[in-house]
Amino acid sequence: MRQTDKAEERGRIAGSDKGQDRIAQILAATQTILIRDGYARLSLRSIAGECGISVGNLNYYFSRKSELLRALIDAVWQGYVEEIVEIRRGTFASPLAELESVLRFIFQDLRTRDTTVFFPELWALANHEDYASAVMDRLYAFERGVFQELIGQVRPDLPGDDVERLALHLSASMEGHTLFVGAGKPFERDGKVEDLAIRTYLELVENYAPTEISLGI
Amino acid sequence: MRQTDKAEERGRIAGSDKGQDRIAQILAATQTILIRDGYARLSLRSIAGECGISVGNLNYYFSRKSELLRALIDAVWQGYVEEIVEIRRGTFASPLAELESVLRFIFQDLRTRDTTVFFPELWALANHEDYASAVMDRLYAFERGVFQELIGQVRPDLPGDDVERLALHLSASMEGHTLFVGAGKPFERDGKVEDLAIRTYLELVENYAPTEISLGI
DNA sequence: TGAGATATAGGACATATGTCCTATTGTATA
DNA sequence: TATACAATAGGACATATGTCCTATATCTCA
Repeated sequence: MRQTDKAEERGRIAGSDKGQDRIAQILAATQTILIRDGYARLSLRSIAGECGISVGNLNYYFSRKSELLRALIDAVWQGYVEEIVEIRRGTFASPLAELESVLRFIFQDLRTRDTTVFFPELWALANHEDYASAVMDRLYAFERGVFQELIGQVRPDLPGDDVERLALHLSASMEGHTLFVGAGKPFERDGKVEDLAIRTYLELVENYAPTEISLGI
Repeated sequence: MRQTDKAEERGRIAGSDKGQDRIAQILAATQTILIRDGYARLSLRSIAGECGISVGNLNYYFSRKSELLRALIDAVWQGYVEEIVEIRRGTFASPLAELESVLRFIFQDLRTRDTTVFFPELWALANHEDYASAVMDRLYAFERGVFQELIGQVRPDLPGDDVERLALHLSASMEGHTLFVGAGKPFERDGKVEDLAIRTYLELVENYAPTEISLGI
């Protein structure tokens, strides 16, 4: 095997179960600190401290901080995709009902404290870190793909361009709510904003008129 | 005068025009670095270098990095508010037309490179910096206030709660598009996403039914 | 049980950073 | 012009950080 030939490319080793657990613990600790204290306070020492291990040991698993970041981003993206795939395993009365379920899941997710705080950090990271940017792109491309598939089923009459645009709008609009209805925000209230948003999305998908109808301007 | 009695509260001094110019230059440089290199690389030395001054001199105007951040955030928030106020100085055929103008301005703004990159940084900052959080709250409260006023004029029949919810939804939904249609994103294309979004918002405001009408679930 | 792989600790080191202090230059006004 | 204030440079300093190295400890399995 000799995974360690090139120290630079070695990354995590994790030969044993113990190592795998450590890696999971390190990633969880990294996420905890990122959410609790922010990127500015995310140091190898703070991560090691959160895990109760030494910096040297942390360095054994992730020889570069950037590797750790990558692994964390990968884990988040994988988890997100898996959850949506899981949702879609259910049976639904109609494509529209399935779309609503997916939308509700995403809304529910972005109201958790983890997502409310973590995703803005990722967006900022993606501004200047190529890897974060690439993964965010992939994540939202996946989300849009799901929307496109379902919108296409609800509206087989629509041209592909319109379906794509609708999917992008839904994705963007949903994501924006992270900043306002997330955990700790004063607008969670009774979930009526969520209802309003999702109702609007579903009606848009059902009634969207493909041609550019003048608004009477 | 003796503004310098308490060094801790002194902050910027800016007695003369020269000082005011310097402060403006420092804030611009800070914003430039934040946008170009990200928060992680925003140091007093990098800012001083961007301005072509010494760290000691920078320290003369802002004795704490946090003060500098505050001043920058204040400047951004003021600029944003002033621009919207300016837009509303125009004359409009109807409240709906005015709403459309404001929405189009915001959309146009979030497609500039500055906003596309800078605002996600601010959102992340607001996660862990109280002052950034407070200013963001104020900024979006102002935006919602404008929306509420205009929506109330378009739809005098709606209860206040519904107007508030609509305004929040519009604000959140618009903001989310920053991540997707902003500068450098592959979705700017022909501005059709913007048209779709704004058309959707306007139709929502016009046709929103206050009571919870079942979707036939 | 013993050898080889895995895991862990502790510290060294160069570098970066925020803050502070002092000395010097520039400027406006009395 | 003299004087007080404003602006600037340069460096000191303690601390924090990423990375690297070496010495042990722990585990696995032949």
